[in-house]
Amino acid sequence: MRVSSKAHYGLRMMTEFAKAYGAGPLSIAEVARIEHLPLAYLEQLASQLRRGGLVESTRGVHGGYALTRPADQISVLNVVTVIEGEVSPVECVSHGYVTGTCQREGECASRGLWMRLKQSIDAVLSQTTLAELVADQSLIDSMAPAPAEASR
Amino acid sequence: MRVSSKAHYGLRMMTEFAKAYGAGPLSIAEVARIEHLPLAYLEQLASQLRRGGLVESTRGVHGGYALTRPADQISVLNVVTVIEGEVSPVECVSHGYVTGTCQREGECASRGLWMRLKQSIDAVLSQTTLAELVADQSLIDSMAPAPAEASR
DNA sequence: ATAATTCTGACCATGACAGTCGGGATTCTC
DNA sequence: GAGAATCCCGACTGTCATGGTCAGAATTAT
Repeated sequence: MRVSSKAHYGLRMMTEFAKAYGAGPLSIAEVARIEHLPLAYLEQLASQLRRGGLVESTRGVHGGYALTRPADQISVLNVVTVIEGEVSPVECVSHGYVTGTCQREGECASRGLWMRLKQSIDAVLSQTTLAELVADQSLIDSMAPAPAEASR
Repeated sequence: MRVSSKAHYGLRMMTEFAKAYGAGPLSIAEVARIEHLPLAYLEQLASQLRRGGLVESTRGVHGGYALTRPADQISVLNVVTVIEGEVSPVECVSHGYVTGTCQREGECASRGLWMRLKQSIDAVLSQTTLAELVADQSLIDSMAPAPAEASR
């Protein structure tokens, strides 16, 4: 029951795009520098995010990526779904599940449990938007500008 | 974000033990027959469940496994944890996490999110007990004893 | 032209997952 | 005591996802 670091990286990248929203595209080279993540890997993730419709790209010298819509309209669930696929604890509760694929379907007592679990996860992830993550970050930054002298 | 079928198998095995609770040990051969799961694989899982303290074993001819406590005192979270380890979307919110391991800790805005997610998952899984799963199953069975002639 | 960028596909190493196998230890039954 | 049923354990294996790297092509600003 864990989120891949792939998705985690993707989310970090998206928060950088969110911070830069409105100020032109942000290159993944910048993201890699700020977040200390491998550039070549981010390239792949950025492509996925673009194909998923969350960002749009500009090529060439001052190119980069930018969110396709404001940060408060992109949830963490959106990001995770694009990168990891649908959140689903077991196959039989996922969206594209074909009824009858699992022959134990009729007598399966745990399916209700898994559906509750999925709903619960979806709820948490869809309630949080990139805008909130950015806001939280700013708050943290303003509270502790210099970690070594916290009580200043 | 998914539960391994390993954990799923483990849970199915545990519900069988729950059904047999109080009537002597149940062999994994029986479990394999009832649930249509590979016997050799179940052996491994059963060992893990025993080491995790959820079941106790009896060797020899009429041996098998039995829950160490009543089914209403074993949650799904107990089972999943024993088999998959602690439920934790990212390392930095797990129980044994050593403060400072993640150098981005201070400035990490998403940690709060992951903690909420973990709590949400834990809540769902710990609220459901094996006893409830068994009860749900009985309900299902009583409603549809013969699928081909449902209205009898 | 050249430098900065995105875009794409191929490649790779590692580990988890799902499962098998062989054989040993224990205990009941006859 | 022999045999059968059962748990116990470690080793092995094939497949797949993860977490990357790399080389080069396409595009665009300067």
